Amino acid sequence: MTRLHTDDLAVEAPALARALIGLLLVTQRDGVMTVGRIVETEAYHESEPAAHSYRGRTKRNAVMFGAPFHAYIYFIYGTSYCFNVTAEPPGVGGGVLVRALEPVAGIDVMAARRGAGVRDRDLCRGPGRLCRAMAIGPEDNGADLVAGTAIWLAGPRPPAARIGSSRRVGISAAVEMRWRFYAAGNPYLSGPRSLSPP
DNA sequence: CAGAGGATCGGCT
DNA sequence: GCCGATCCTCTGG
Repeated sequence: MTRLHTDDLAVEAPALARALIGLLLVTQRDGVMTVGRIVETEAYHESEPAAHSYRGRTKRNAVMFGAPFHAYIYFIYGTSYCFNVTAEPPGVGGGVLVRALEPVAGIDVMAARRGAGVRDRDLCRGPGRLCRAMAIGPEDNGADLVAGTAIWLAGPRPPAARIGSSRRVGISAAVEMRWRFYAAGNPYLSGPRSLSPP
């Protein structure tokens, strides 16, 4: 596992969403490390109505308007947290929702956090599920994902996998935009199968 | 396996 | 008040 440099990452939200596929997301809690490979992402930008930043800066979405490559975490449906990597230069509200991870290390810890009976395949399949498995929560909001020590992004980038794109999942505005990206053929993807043809 | 519906609560109008 | 960048369970095929 290697540290990233900000030069390794694209700033614009759709480009960053693509660039994150294949990289590792790491959390360390009380000395316990969990690692997942990013296999599915979605880009959001203040110029389009599906983005939280579309209606301007608020207390909740403030970090989307800050520096890129920081964690934006929000609570949804009274049940789940979602994890984003902020994108775009400061002042522009953008982000990348991480929708699925392939479990790489600390799989037993992930399983314990997710509860009995959850198949390995489902541990990090979905934005809310991966937050539970990786113990990501509101305390991580605003964290620097390049320099961080509790949650951070890591390399190396594996040999380039083929990346598919589709419409985004679970939104009702700007449904036609193809800003969802996924590692083609990967078995750990979320969303309807029909959106992830190999 | 796919689709439908309820749970649950903070943010914003 | 309303509704959501979701999850889980149940139902039917």
